Amino acid sequence: MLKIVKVAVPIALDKEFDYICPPSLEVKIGARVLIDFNHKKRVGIVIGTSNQSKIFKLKSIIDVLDSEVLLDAQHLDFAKRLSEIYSYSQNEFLFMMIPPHLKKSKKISKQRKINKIYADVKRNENKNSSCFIKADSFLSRYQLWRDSVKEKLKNGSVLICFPQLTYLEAARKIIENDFPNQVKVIHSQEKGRELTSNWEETREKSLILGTRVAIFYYPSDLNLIIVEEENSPYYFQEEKPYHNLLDVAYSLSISKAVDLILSSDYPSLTTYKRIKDEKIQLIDKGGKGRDIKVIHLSEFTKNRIIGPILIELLRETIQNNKRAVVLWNRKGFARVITCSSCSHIFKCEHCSSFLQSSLKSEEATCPYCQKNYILPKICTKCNNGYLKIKGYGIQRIGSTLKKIFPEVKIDDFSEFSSNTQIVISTSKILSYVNEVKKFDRGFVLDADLFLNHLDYSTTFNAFLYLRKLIFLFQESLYVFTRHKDYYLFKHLNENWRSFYDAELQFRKKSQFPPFGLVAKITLRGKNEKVLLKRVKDLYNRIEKKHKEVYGPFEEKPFKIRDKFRYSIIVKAERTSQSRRMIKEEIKGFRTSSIQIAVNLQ
DNA sequence: AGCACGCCGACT
DNA sequence: GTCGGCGTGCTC
Repeated sequence: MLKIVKVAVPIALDKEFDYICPPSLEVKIGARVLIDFNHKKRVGIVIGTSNQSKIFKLKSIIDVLDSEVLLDAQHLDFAKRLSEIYSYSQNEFLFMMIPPHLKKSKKISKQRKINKIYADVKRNENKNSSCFIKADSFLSRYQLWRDSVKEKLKNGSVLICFPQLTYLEAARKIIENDFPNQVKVIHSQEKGRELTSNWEETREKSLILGTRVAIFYYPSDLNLIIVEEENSPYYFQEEKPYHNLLDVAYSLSISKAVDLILSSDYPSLTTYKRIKDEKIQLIDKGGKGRDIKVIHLSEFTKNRIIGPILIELLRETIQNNKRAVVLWNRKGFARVITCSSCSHIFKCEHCSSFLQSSLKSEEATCPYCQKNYILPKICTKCNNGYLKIKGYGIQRIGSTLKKIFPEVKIDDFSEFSSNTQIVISTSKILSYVNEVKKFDRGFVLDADLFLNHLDYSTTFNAFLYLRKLIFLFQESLYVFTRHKDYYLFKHLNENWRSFYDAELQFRKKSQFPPFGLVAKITLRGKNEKVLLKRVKDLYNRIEKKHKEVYGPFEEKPFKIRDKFRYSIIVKAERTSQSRRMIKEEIKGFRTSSIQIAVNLQ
């Protein structure tokens, strides 16, 4: 009797391919095989066996690459489950679970007995428990979950996720004190071979610290998942395959019946809803937090970023020998370079973006493709006007403040020192919380940039941003706004749950996540006309069956590296049918000149 | 996804 | 003429 194996190949197809396994070879489900696929040698993963096939002309496997399995049956099942949540195939998720290095036909150095552990895991029919630990600092949260780590490590592995590598490294020093020689790290900036050897070392009884990617590399004996700073925007992958670590971790904890600890200063909105639905237990050890001072800008000062109130507050801060941070979330010097005579705006050749000047005014850069340009002295369009700049980046804020306070030491965040009196920074300052000595006062100049009604999540993000910022300052945080009555500012200094309840109410009323499902489908291509026709076709196709479709919209920026981008947005019920519908509609819509991506939220 | 094949419009 | 960009179909 013939032995047939079903092989997953790393392509965006929900389909497996049958191959003959010659009697001389022995292969297990979850091991890699070398196959001839479409006249090319490729690495596949065996996901099933059979003794018959519907296909007549079957090829044989060239070689078996692993004598023990890399992924167990639960891994295969979880990849399948993810393919139902997101618009990507089981195959694509399976190949995210093994280090990229193993997609090449390298045989694995050490063989591990994952099968034996798997037998134990399968027996585990316990219900898992999930909790959210709310406390102000990493250290206080760590003390609350440290004992769980110790306990769960006795008979399995523990995975702790961090939003960024800098955060992970800072936490590692603390954790290593309590768990000497036990900590292993997995992150995406590691090179191929290193990642593979770390991956191999974390297959059993490991304490794994990882960034976003590590969730896919979980071992078979995983016993506890911890997501540190669970509300961080870094947990959302902004490119294909779009996913959110929080969703993945939550699904994994259920699928594998392991405990989940979410840990942060404030919960994400999805987590808060689960707390209210009693799916997640809330452990609230957070302090009230100091009040944020909201300063209303009058009509008179409206168009000035650096107005009299700010100047007066800064003057007072310096006089009292205190240190301040001025926060403005735009990089570079100026935002726009324009001609004084014909108002021509200088744009990148390959992107539909304005060029940004650095401090050296004869040079400019495209913020998207990083191409450098040497600017002419006189406008090349009208041969008449000279060039001038508009808009503020942090460098220009800094240079303006230096003119007002010539005797004060003012620096960019990238180069400040201990005697800097005023630091100008973007929100990036939050990534370095653990390294920064605290400042006295903070001034947020651009809070209104967050209050964009087109994007349903900006208000919530602004809340998290401001509440996080206050931990950096000994004394006070000032926020300048033109919309003091906006609900964000009304709830900013009350009990945190009052803002969360208001936000949930808004999301429920408009059926935004975490209530409804929002899908953004983006098409990319070099030919603008063909692309537009294509995106309109897709719009009509979905619109026929489904009423809530919006677009097509030009993405901002419209063109990057010579490729144009259009999006359509579908709002639907938060059900698996909706997810399936979207997946079905875009199926086969890809062509060789137009790429398609789906972002489900 | 990547690749071969075949169509069609631009242009030395 | 023919070169290259783009749609179509296929992969066990």
